Amino acid sequence: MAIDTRNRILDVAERMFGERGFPATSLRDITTEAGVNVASVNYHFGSKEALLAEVLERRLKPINERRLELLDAVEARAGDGPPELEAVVRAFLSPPFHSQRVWGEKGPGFLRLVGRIHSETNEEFRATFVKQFDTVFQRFTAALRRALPSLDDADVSWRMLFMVGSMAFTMSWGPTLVSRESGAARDPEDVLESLVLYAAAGMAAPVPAGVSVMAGTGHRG
Amino acid sequence: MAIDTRNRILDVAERMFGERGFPATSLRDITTEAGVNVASVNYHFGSKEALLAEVLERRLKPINERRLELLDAVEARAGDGPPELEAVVRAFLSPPFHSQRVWGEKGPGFLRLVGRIHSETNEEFRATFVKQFDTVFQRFTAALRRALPSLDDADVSWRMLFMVGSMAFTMSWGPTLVSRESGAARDPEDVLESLVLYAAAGMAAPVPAGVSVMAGTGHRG
DNA sequence: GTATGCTTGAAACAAGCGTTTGAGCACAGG
DNA sequence: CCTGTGCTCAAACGCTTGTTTCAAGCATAC
Repeated sequence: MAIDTRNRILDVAERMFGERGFPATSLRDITTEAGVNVASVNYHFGSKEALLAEVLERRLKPINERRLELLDAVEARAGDGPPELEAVVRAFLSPPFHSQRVWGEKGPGFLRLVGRIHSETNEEFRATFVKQFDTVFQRFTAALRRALPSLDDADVSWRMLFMVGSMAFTMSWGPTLVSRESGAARDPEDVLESLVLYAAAGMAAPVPAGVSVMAGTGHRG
Repeated sequence: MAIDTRNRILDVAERMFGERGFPATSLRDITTEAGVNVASVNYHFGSKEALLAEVLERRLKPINERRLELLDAVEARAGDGPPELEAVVRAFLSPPFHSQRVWGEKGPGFLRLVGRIHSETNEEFRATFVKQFDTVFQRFTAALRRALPSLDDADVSWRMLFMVGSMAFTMSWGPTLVSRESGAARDPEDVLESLVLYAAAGMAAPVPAGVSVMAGTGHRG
């Protein structure tokens, strides 16, 4: 069956790219484990890189759609007033945590891959990848600006970067470190909760006068 | 000159591993750009993986030493009382930002590499790598527990993970995103300041009752 | 029944990989 | 002068990589 072969390749590729990284995973590793022929990758996807793109899109699309759905609900609830900060943060962070297979027994799954895209692919691939986030990024930036009126654009952008970093790194290293520490929380739902609180508090941190460089008013002494 | 060859290899390897990743960088890429022979890598370092280890240690050792120095100063200043949270966070975050070449024109340099170790190397290599952080991790965990008495061990561990994630991700993606956004801050010193405030606020976030799983008291839902 | 179009199979392709080899160089001490 | 040591070099090693080729399989349509 054609669609069967396709999906088997996608599943195995997702797991292996996540575990070993994109360049370190060979097509033969994938096709052997998937029980299909090497040539089928190039037949169904065109190239190894195109396979990676499809692996990413398959998971990222529903995640980003869900993010926008949740944000819609938060903004509808807020009416004309500013949306609730923690709710906005949660709308952004929870979908990847709830995506299946993200936090399985074997490891963090495909989300580990996302944090690595930047370094393991060439620039033109990255450009098409980042495009998938454009809408999400713009919508959440706008919502956060309304929730945090004291911050300017640059502040919000940087803090979003910090938030995404916490998320990606947690997905990547969390399972490894958790197994080393005996007492740490294991339930991903609890980790998500901790992360939401952490990120919301960080987002709401005060802005010291003179540090923001937007206006070009001052420079640290 | 022997030591010259060694250093030239280390410099180029650091940059290329940082830019393209470890598996995606070939020894011939490195040696060609460094103007040395391919065999010299195996002569001076033993293997490609050993070269990576040396690249990392060369930068990480002074950074972690500096972190402990700064933490010593913070704790000395605090005397018997709890250390100041923001000062502890700053002691952890500032050394990599001040390390040379981290934030150069060409990109984030070697720190980008750190965030990738987990995915681009095998498990036994990671084990020796994580060991370099053992002391730092323990010292800062203890200091943060004193600064934040309402948090338990698990909370502190997770929030440290969040903090490290923000840092690593910022080092990795920051320069790329900064160049895309016209208005965002460019000065790494300002970014560090934003990050310190964000992380300190996140660290100090409240702990909701019932989420912490250490005591096993309750479960959400 | 034969033809058509989609999918698989084993095999081969050139290219690149990390590593090893052994000759050759420069310079030290005896 | 010879010898030993530290280093560099071009060349080759065996192996794996992503990709291509082309024959074979197999369903559906005429």
